[in-house]
Amino acid sequence: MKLEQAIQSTKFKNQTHKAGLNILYTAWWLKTIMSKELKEFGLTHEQYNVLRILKGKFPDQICVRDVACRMIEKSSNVPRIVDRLEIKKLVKRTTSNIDKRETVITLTQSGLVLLEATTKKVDELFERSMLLNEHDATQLNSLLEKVRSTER
Amino acid sequence: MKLEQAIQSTKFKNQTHKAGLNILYTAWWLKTIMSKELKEFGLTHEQYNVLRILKGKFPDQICVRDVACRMIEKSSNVPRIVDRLEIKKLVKRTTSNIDKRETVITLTQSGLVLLEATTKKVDELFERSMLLNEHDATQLNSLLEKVRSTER
DNA sequence: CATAAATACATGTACATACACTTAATAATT
DNA sequence: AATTATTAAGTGTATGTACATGTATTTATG
Repeated sequence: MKLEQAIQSTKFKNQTHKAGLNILYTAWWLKTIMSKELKEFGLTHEQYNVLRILKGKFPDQICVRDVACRMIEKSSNVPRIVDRLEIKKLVKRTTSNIDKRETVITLTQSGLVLLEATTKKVDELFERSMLLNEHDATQLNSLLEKVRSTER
Repeated sequence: MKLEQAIQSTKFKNQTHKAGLNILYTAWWLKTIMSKELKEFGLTHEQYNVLRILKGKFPDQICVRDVACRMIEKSSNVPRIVDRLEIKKLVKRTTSNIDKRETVITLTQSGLVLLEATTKKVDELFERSMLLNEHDATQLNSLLEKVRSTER
């Protein structure tokens, strides 16, 4: 679906303005199809993101701050997301011995199992939903970096 | 900033997978800088979006359903966003005469004035933040449409 | 060494999303 | 025409964002 059709507007100041809206819309679209898949596993997009980050360090522990700075959405409230993962017994939370201010988090066995099943499905979803060849994808990545070139 | 740096990961399955994360991260970045600007005017991203849609039809009225289907994020809860705009007296809400199920919304005079000042600032922000030339922007738009080509 | 500054996490609040459900009004069907 | 189905908006709930504030712990400084 064309952006014009999706948001029922054709009034863009220029191609750059349109690209801004297009990025926002495409991100919403991506999140939506992912969330639909994740729902089957009782996970939200953000909970999945946290679990993936923990997996990246497994079986090492990782503190809340380090999870936060790896999140895609930097303003995520990690303690609260971890609350929900803890209730579902997918992660374990303990106070660090080295620095008692820190809370360190690890995947539980069931968290690991769930994550692996979920990741498989999500990866398959990506495969069949985003039909980009490697060349186009590389170019897209380079253009997105250019969009953010003013990032401080 | 490179994506790898932003989310402190270099493990992407392929360029397409990276593109997915890149779109999500870039959308978050865009929303963040926009929200910072909008805050000066006491508006959220979504409230601004609704006001823009109303402006597009001004001085005609537009019903909640029509606003909703023009939103970038389709799952937006428009009645609730309109609640907040109404409290701030930026919009007026009345029941339609033609179809009493419908609520029609219009910009108030102060809503119009605020929107015009805000739009000017937001457009300037886009100008100085997204340094893409028209050619790159056009290509980016075409690649994003390609990303969503499986959209039903 | 005692105090101030900084850090890590938790928590509170307003707003938003995602989605289910309710209610009122209109359209469709028998 | 009466009943049923559909539609539009509003409302409830769990979760998340964005941001401010609180609290305990560690680091820095006089």
